[in-house]
Amino acid sequence: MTEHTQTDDAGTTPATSARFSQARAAQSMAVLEDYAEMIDDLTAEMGEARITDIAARMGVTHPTATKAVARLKREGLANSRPYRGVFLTEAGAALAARVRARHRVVVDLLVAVGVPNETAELDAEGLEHHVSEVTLRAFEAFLDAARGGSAA
Amino acid sequence: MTEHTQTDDAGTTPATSARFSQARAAQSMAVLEDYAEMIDDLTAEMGEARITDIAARMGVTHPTATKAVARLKREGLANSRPYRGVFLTEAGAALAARVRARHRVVVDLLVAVGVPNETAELDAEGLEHHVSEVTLRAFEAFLDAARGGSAA
DNA sequence: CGGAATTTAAAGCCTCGGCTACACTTCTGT
DNA sequence: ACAGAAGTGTAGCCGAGGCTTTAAATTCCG
Repeated sequence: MTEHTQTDDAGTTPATSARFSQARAAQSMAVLEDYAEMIDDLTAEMGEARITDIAARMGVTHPTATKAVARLKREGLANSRPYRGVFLTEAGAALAARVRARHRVVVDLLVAVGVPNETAELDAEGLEHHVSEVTLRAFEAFLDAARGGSAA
Repeated sequence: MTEHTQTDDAGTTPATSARFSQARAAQSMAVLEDYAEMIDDLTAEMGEARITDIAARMGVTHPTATKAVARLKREGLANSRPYRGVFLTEAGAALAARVRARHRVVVDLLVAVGVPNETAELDAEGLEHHVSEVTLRAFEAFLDAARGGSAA
């Protein structure tokens, strides 16, 4: 059944390793995405995102959150003033919006196929970062069809 | 100390750190799962899993593969003799089997909701590690219903 | 205004998962 | 049988992402 290892030679790079590489890269982006979305949330809710709040919500310590924000800034996704909270750049806000939309779609899809709500929320947190554009659109189409086709 | 953010996580509170912690933990397990499955594949195909082959398939260098195997051994999932191949323990083989089965289900689910086959395979590689037991069973049930309900 | 509390930053340490470089063992071909 | 090739192991480095501790800065309140 498992036909994903068709190359038995020891030199070329089969599609196999490429897949793992891609998964690795996606995982590398995951944390940034989470932080961006979190900052967006906090900004919307409280007017600004403070390191302390970010850390609390992410379940990490302040220094860890600071480091993450530093990376965000390095990537041009956010900027911050000394004691004045963290703000997303245009790019960061766009990323957050994309992440949030994707998250919702993933949760909806999970629920649509019968996953309990809480589980869907929980799993989506890990899943969403690995959902490609193509898959995301497929999810949307499926949800659309399910709602429009048989719904009520 | 400051308990101001985790007052109610039942429904509307946007973020509970537990979710992220879980996602982080799952991610930590992902590599081990991939290696276990890979070793299982290689053992089945070639009689033994050699470091070089593992490395080649995973798309990493041998030292990296060696490190991963060391971790596998530490976790009681594999064992190896100095210049011999790597073998999975009972636990490791069980893990590999579980991972493979889950991969299959995830791919099938993706395809069932309209994701193109190749994309499904690609995305599943990243997704599968974050699919909880509950979600996995929901997937199976959905697939079962879809097959039983509309096909032979 | 001045001190306490809060918040941020900085430094040091850990694990994990990559890498290169180099050493050593095993295998193999002449 | 031995030398070289191939494979394996080890050491050391890096970046990411965690942590704790310590220090500094800011804000707030008496």
